[in-house]
Amino acid sequence: MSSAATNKGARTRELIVEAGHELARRVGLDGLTFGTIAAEVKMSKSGLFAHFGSREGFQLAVLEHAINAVGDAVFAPAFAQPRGLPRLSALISGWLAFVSGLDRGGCVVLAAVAEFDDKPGPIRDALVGYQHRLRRQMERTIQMTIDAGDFRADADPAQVAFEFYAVLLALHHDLRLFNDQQAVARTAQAANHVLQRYLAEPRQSAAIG
Amino acid sequence: MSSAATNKGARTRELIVEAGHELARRVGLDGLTFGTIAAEVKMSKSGLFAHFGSREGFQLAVLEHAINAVGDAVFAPAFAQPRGLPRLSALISGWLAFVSGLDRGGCVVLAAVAEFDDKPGPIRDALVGYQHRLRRQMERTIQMTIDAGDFRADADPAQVAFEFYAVLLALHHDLRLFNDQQAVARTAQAANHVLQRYLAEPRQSAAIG
DNA sequence: CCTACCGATCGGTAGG
DNA sequence: CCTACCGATCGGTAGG
Repeated sequence: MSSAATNKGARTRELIVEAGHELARRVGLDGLTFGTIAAEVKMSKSGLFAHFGSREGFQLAVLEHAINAVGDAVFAPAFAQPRGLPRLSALISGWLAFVSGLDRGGCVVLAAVAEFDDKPGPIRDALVGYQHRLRRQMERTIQMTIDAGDFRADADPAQVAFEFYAVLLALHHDLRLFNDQQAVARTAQAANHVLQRYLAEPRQSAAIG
Repeated sequence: MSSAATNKGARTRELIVEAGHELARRVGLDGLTFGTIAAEVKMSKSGLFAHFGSREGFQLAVLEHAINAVGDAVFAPAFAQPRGLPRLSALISGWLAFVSGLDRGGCVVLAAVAEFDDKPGPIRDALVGYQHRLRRQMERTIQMTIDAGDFRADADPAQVAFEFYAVLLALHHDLRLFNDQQAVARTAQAANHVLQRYLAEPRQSAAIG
């Protein structure tokens, strides 16, 4: 019975976090207030305090949820691919598809970076930690592509990761601001340009699309 | 005397806008409130309403000021260079230096894009308009580089502009979030990679640094 | 450009 | 999880 109560509480909490994630996609992590969320999930504000302790605690929970969404949609499928070029191009393709498929708002994590890059505190710390891990994971994937002989031996994984990340960032920018679907094709082409530059044996067919 | 009064009012207005720009660099355009600005410039809130009519009017004035700052620091010097590769590399170099030199906060325009990309209204409209003009100006500069014979004839100006813009976006991201000065060198290298790809006659020396 | 105010909403707490 | 609050701050207005 204690377990049932715990499960119910956990389920309610998850519903609140999901509603917060949806709202944050439109108003940003810093635009979340207990007032709006309370109306959304038909609870009192103080009920939310009972779950999260503070607004910042709620924002951290929503951020973690947003981070997991990217992991589930992009990184998990890519890491099911064999090491080397297959995994790397799956990662970039999957990420491109994820950003392209966002509707009713953008990526909460990317938006939060812009919101919190000048606001010291736990949320900024969480973002810095996550983005560092993400970049390191890209770099490891790229190193494996070098080790597999698919990429040139003199490629710098940090440089390559930066160049891929840049392209994805620009895709999100153009898609959100211009609502321009051409950005998807441009991103695929730009990503293939990066790929071509580092391939040990340049090939004709595009690997990312 | 009417002119003196107008000048004084205009000067005061400019001081308020500059204070707003400085504050927006740290809290974002949407983080501006009349309360904080009033304390900063030692005026009453209602004094600010007299100048700008509404908070949104104030935000638009600050945004225009931030846009002009980029124009003065980056575009004006670049357009003093001769058409073709000199102008294009001056544009990218100057932009890179501008973003690298931002302290006490980031670029208000870039931050505002993330804040307002999902908030319809005059501020978003102003941002979309500006970013469209900026991209078109890049595209014209690239087209001139093609016409001058410096870039390959089959280069697509919109694609090239997208790839350069992506790199600058990633520089801002890494500098603000990681405070990692290595990002400057990585950006220069990434920009040179883009350049190399489109040069009619690839050369050894880097044009952007 | 000011004082003096408005209703609404903010994050958070007391006590249950 | 609730009702009933708190002080602070929000954007904005009246009237000068």
